[in-house]
Amino acid sequence: MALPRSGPIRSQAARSAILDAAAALFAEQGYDLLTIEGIARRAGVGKQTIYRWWPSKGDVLAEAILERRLLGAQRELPDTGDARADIATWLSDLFTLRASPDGEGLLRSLVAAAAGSSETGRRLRTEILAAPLMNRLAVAMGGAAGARLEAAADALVGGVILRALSREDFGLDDMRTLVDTVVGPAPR
Amino acid sequence: MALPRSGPIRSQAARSAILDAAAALFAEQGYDLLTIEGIARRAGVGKQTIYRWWPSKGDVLAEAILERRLLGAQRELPDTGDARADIATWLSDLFTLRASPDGEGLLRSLVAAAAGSSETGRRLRTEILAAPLMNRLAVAMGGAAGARLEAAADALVGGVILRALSREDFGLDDMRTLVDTVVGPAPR
Amino acid sequence: MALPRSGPIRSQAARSAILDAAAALFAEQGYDLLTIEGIARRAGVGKQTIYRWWPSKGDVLAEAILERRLLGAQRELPDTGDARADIATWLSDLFTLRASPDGEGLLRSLVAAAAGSSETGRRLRTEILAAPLMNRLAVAMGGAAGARLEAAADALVGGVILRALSREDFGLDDMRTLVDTVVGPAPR
Amino acid sequence: MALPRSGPIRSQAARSAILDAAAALFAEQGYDLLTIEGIARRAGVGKQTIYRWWPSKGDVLAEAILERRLLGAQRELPDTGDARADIATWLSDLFTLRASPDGEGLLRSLVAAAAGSSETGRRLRTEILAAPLMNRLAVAMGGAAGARLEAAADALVGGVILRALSREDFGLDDMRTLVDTVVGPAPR
DNA sequence: CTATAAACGAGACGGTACGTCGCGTCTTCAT
DNA sequence: ATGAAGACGCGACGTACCGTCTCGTTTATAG
Repeated sequence: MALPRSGPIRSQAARSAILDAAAALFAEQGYDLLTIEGIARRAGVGKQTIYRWWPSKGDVLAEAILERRLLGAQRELPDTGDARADIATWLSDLFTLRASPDGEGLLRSLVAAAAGSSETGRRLRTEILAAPLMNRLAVAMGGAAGARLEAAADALVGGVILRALSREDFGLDDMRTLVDTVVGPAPR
Repeated sequence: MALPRSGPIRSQAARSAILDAAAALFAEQGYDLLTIEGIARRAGVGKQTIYRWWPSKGDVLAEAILERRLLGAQRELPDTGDARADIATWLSDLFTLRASPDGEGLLRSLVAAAAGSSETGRRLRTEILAAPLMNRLAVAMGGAAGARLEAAADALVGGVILRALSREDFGLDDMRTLVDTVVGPAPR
Repeated sequence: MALPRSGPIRSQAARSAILDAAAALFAEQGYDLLTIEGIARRAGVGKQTIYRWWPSKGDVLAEAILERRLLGAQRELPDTGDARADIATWLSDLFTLRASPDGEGLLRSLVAAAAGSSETGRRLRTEILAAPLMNRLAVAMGGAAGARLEAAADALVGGVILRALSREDFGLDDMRTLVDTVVGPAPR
Repeated sequence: MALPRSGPIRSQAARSAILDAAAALFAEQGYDLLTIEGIARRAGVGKQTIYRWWPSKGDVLAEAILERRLLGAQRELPDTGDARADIATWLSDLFTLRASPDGEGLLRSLVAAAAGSSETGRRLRTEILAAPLMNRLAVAMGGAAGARLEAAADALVGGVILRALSREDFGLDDMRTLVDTVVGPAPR
C-alpha cells in the first residue's frame, strides 16, 4: 500500500521537541513573536528539520495544539449541572486565556495564527474551540442538532473572539447575556 | 498657552498618499504582506514621515479604513424591507469580501490586523463591523436595545469571522440559519 | 595471504560514475560550484559512498584529472619540430582552457582546486601541468636538467597561471615572449 | 558632474571596520573560512552594509589589501646592493608568507581569493605582487623594459605561486636558481 | 526680511528573521 | 560489508524589513 522507501525515518525526538518548543514559545510570547528560528533554537534542532515537515509556523502550531501541548485545560467544560451557566463560565475562561502575566491575550494570538495559516484556521473552529461545547450546548438548546447547533456554537465562540479582538473588558455577566441571547431565555 | 512653533505644518498630500497606499496594498496583498517600507515606496514618501505620525502599520490601516478608503461599500446594509433577510445578505457579503481574484479573504486579513494592532482591534468591532448592523438588527429583534442588542451583533459578526477563519465555504443559507438562531425564529 | 572478507567489494561502477560526474561538473561550473551533493546526485550515488573513499571533493577531483577524465588533450605537447614554438603554443592553449562557452576559465578553477585541496595541489605541479613540458623544454634549453630545468618549467607554467588569475587577455605572442625570457633568446 | 543625492552618506567608520575585519580574519583563517557573516560580526556591522557596497567577499578583500591593511611589509624589497640576491630573498619571503602558526599559507589563500574573485585577481598581479619587483628587476636584467620585463616578473612570481600550490618545501637556494634561470646567469 | 526650525524625500545603518543550500555524520533498508 | 537514499544538527548564503538616524531641501512662522 505505502510505497516502500529506504533511508532513515523521521526522528520522533525532533518532532516532539519542535512541537513542545512551539507551544511554549507561543504561550510565552504570542504568535507574532513566534519564529521558526526561535523554535529551532529552543528545540535544539536545525531549521531545515522544521521546513522539511511543515510548510509554515502556523502549521507547526496547529499540530502542537491538536496534540494538546497547548490549551489542554480549556478543552473541557465544567459541569455544575446547569448547562447555560457552565457555557458562560467556559466562554469567560476562553476570553481571559492568558499566557504569561505580560503576554498578549492568548486567544488573540490564536486568532492571529488562524488568520495567518489555513491549517490552523481549518482546525480552530471545529476541533479546538467549538468541539468541547457541543454536547452541553445541545442540551441547553433543548435538543438542537445539525445546522442550528453549529450556528449557535459559531455565534457564541465568534462573539467571544470579536470581543477579545476589541480589547474591551468583558466579564462573566456579559457572557451570560451572550448565552441568553443566542440560546434563548432560560426556561422557568 | 499653545507653545509657539515655527516651520511647515503637516503635509496633507503626504498623509493622504500614505493612507491610500496602505489601503491599496492591504486590499491587494493582505495584512501580512503590508509593510511600512512598501507603503512608503508606493506613496512616494520617506519612511520617517510615516513613523512621525503613526506608531505602527496597524494604526495607519485603522485610519485608512475609518476614512472609508477601504470597505466603503460594506458599511451600508441593503434595504428590501425584510430586516432578517437584509442582515443575512450583509453577513454573506462580509464573509465573501475579497480583494483581488487571487487575494486572500479580506475579512481574514482584517482579523489579522485586529489581532496584531490594538488600534485596529479597538475600532473593528464597534465602528467598522457592527455599526452598520445596529439599526436594522434592533428592528429585527423587536425593539431590543442595550446589552442584548450588542450581544446579538457580536454573535452574528463573530460567527461570520469564525467561519471565515475556518476556510470552509458558507453560503447565504448558512447565514440565514445564523440569523434565525441568534435573532430567534421569524414571527408569522 | 589475502585477508578474507565477506560482503560486496568496492563497486567499480560507482567509483567510475563519481569520477565522471566530478569531472563533468567541474568542467561545466568550476570548482566553487562543485559540491559533494552535486556529484552524488549526478552520479546516482549516495553521499556516503563518496565519503567512504575520498576525504574531500578536492581529492575526488584530483583523481579524476589523473585518470584523464579531464584535460586529456592538454597533456600532450604539439610537435612541429620547433620546441620553442611548440612550448609557446602549449602555454597559450593552457591559458585559454575553457569549459563551457560561458564557463569561467578552467585553468583558474584548477588553481582554485589546488589552493583548496592539498591533494590536488600536490599533484598539479608535477603530474598534471609541468610533466608534459619536460622533455621538449630540456631540448629547448640545450640539454638542461635537474634544478634549472624544474625552475624553468615552474617559471613558464607559473607565469601562465599568474596571467590567468589577472583576467587580462594574453595571446600567443605574449607566450612567445615568456618563453624567450625564460629559456633565453633563440639561437640563430 | 556628480549627480547630487540627498540622504545620509556612506559611513567611513563602517567601511573601515569592515576592511579591518576582513583583513584580520583572512590573515587568521585563510580565504575559505572567510565569510560575510564573520566579517559583519567582527566589524560590528549589519550584513547588508557589506552587501550594499561590495558584491562579494573577494572584493572586500581586494580593497583591504590594496589599502595596505594586509601584506604591508611584503610590498618593499630589501636593498643590499645586490639586486639578484634581494629578489631571491623577497621571493622566498613571499613563499613563506604565513598568517598564524597553524594558518594555511597566506600566499595560497591569496591565490584562492584571486581565483574566486575577478576584482582580487585583476589587482593581484600588477598592483600587489609584481609591483614591488619591477625597479630592481629591471636593473638585474641590465635595463630590460616593456614586455620582457613583465614576462620576467610573471615568471618569477608565477613560479613561486606554483611552488606554493604544490605544498613542497622550497628554500632560498631554490629561489636563487629560479632567479638565475629567469634573469640569466650572473655576470662576473 | 531674515533666521530658525520643523517637515519632507531619500536612504544608510545595526539588527533579526527569512527560506535555501551544502556540509559531514548517522540511520535505515536492500543486495 | 556495500551501497542508495536521505534525515539530522549546523552554519552561511543573500534578501526583506524593522525602527533609528542622518543628510540636503523646502517652507512657514517669529523676530
